[in-house]
Amino acid sequence: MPKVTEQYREAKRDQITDAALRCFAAKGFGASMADIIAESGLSAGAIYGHFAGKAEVMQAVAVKVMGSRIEDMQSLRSRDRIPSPGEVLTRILTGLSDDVADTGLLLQVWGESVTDPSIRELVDVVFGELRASYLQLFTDWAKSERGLGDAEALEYATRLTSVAVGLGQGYIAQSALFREFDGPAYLAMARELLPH
Amino acid sequence: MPKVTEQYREAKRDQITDAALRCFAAKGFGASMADIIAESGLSAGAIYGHFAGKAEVMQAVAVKVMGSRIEDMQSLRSRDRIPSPGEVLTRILTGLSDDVADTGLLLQVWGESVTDPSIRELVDVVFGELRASYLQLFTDWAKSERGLGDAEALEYATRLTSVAVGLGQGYIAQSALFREFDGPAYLAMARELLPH
DNA sequence: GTCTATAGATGGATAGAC
DNA sequence: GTCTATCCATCTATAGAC
Repeated sequence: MPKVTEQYREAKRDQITDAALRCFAAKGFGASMADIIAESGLSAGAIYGHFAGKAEVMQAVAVKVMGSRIEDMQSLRSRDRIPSPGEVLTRILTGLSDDVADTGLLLQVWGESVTDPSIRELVDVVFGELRASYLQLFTDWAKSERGLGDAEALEYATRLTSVAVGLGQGYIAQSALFREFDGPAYLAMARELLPH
Repeated sequence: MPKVTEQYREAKRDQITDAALRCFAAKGFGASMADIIAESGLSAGAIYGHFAGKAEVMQAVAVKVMGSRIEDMQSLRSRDRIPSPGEVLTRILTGLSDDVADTGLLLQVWGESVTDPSIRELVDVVFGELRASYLQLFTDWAKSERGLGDAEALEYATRLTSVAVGLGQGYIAQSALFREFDGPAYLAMARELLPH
């Protein structure tokens, strides 16, 4: 199994998922394999050589769309200063807005996860990561900035996490659903409400 | 156009949309007309006698799912005492939890609205109503409980509305996506953060 | 590995009897 | 209005040449 071939496979899968992502963004997950074939400039045979079927393509796209969020989180964890909850939320959602094209697709992924077990599993993993990251950051902050003990800090951070995640989900929903959504204003108000 | 016939049509459409709702909840909007036909106990001909096609059935289901939220809002507006923002949110989401089966479908409706213009329009209308109701309640509250002037109260309520709507969307997303979601804890923390 | 062509299955919608 | 039977379009996936 030569190394060049491995890289090639990776690149080819990327080319296909990129095309699929554009199709899904435009037509939803109902987009056909023919759409993806046309958009990718490849052929049916080429695609089925790299993916077992449409379901696998959908999952790969969902991984790509939600995976970037995990990277954002990890970069936040490895910082020197301890950010406040408001700062954490701002950082995450600002990073999200940079590849803003994603928000509609994120909503579609959530919706699809309700009935598709493999997508559901993926969403579970991503939100699990997200919650864990929030929890750790908030716990650290509660201890160092509020002087809480370990147990109290964890308890407080737990309660805060679900609401912070919810504020993020609300931001994503509104930036996808409301044409005139004012992201910065939302973030400013959220920071005002969150402890800072 | 006799009155009985009108009622009959209404009842028949209800019977069909109820069956469709169960199908969509189980299989998503990808559920086939055959599924809906089987679930409703009717036949293809009967259904196409009441709906122009699958798109119209989908829209009718979406109206039903999101329409209940509007009723909740209106009942809140016609109260004697002015509720605080935290109370408003609690009331809305508690009412939502009562027909809790909806939350997954709501997520599907949002996702579908990204690519389906007719669903999108419906979502716009419902959230428009929702935002307007929040805005009015919050403005009244800011004036009477915080002593703000008309302009300031409106400005404050506007900023608060988008975040409150976001908290609600987060609640809906999490109750659909997280198996172990603790709704009451979420609401308690949200109320703690919102002005009260 | 990739192409073209097509098989095989499914789904939305309609026709015509009752 | 409702039923059964069916047409026709569309879609996923594969077969076989290169």
